[in-house]
Amino acid sequence: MDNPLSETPKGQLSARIRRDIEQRILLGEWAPGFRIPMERELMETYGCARMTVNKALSALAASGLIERRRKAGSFVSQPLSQSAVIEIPDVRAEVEAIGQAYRLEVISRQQRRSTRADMERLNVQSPRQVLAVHCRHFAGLRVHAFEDRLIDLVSVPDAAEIAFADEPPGTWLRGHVPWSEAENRISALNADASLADRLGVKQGSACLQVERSTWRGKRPITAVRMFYPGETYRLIAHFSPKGDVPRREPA
Amino acid sequence: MDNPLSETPKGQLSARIRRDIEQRILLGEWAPGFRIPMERELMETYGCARMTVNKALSALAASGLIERRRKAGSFVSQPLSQSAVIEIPDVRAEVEAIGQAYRLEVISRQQRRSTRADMERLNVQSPRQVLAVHCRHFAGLRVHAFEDRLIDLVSVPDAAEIAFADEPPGTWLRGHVPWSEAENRISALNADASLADRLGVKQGSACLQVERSTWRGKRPITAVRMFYPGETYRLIAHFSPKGDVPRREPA
DNA sequence: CAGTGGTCTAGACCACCGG
DNA sequence: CGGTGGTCTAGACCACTGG
Repeated sequence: MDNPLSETPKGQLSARIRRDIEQRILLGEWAPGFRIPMERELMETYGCARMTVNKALSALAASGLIERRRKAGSFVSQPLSQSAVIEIPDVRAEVEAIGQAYRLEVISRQQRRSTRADMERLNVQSPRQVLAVHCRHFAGLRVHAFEDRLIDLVSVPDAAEIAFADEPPGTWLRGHVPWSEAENRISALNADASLADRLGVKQGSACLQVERSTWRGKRPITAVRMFYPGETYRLIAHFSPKGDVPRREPA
Repeated sequence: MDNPLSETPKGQLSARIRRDIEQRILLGEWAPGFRIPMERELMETYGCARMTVNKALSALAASGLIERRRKAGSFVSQPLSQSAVIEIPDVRAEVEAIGQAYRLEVISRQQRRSTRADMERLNVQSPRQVLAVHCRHFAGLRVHAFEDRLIDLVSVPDAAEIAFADEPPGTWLRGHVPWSEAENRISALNADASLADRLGVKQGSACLQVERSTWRGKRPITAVRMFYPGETYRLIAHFSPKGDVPRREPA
């Protein structure tokens, strides 16, 4: 059968088309940069009207998974895209936005079989190879953040080859791995001796901790703990109800 | 002219219809609970096809501003709705979700002409009447959060009559005032003597501070500072790229 | 300049659910 | 049961832009 949709239709046609294409992208069949068949082809593939295909593709474009250009066609996004700039800030951009020179210092980088603690952080049951990276992000001479990251090498095998000498792990991941879900957990804590030393602050001073887990479908990609000196750092999120993108009024 | 859209069309028709309806709601012409004209009426009002109206209304429903029910019609949402439960948590629900008894204690409540500091917090230029509320949220016997809130009585005149004896200000506002934009600023700080006393923690212990400003259009509604004991509180946000609502896979 | 997406139309059928 | 929204169709014209 030509039609790649499941034989027992459930739900809206446009939603099923969307899921079908989404799966091809998330499972890697259609890699970043791949040119998606155009609407007039897909409408034959799925045997439906062009508006129906358009609805599916428009939704995918709105969610950032694909990018569309007239005349050129529709392309699978490079994972970086503009996705969720608010929720997952780029550390380097963050530092440079405040006019400071960015510098990355990798403290340690270790590939290992996951410990019990690692598996808990990644929320997985089975042992696997993981990459643990500790690094510091500098804004000028000041420490902007300390990062404690764990990468699932099953989901991201390419990471094993990356030294992260120049590009921060978070930036590299955003540029190479598409993600579908993430979770931030934010808390405050008093810096212990070790953390105080790493951040260059006094022991006991308040720090902001952002723990973030990222998944592609059900597979974990990475779990990271970012520590910021609390006095200076502010996590800012601008938003509208139900995830609306704030719209600018035409002048 | 019957057509309520601006005479010089700019942008997509469906988007202009959406903005037109959105304005009626945000400016209060169509109050919460109001039944919006049905699609077949609106399509005559705006002189366009039903699909075009449907696109506008679907977008409004997706953003939570209206609710739609077959046979019944489309209604302006009660502001509470499900809007942005992640970004603007309800304190009482938060406490009860962890199985604790919720209690609200209003420390002070003062209506006054805005001070210079008030105007800065609300980000307005002109003086106005404001309501300043300090209160504590208890989870059982423990202080869950200390709240320092400022309400713009120009935008929310009804608030002047509310004692907040039982319902927290944030909950009341969510249930009575529609908002279109908000911003969270998150940081960590060491509790000074005053804050430590209010939160029932040791002086110097790390606390999480969430500053939030809320607007309806360009008018400020409220500015609030919430302080949480950092060791226990965690602000959790689950999200997908570009504001997608996380979808559940059909089993 | 022609291929592609963006949008709209006029109509249709259906599912749902309130009266 | 019938009114309402939900969705899809088959087609059209247009705007943009890449080749």
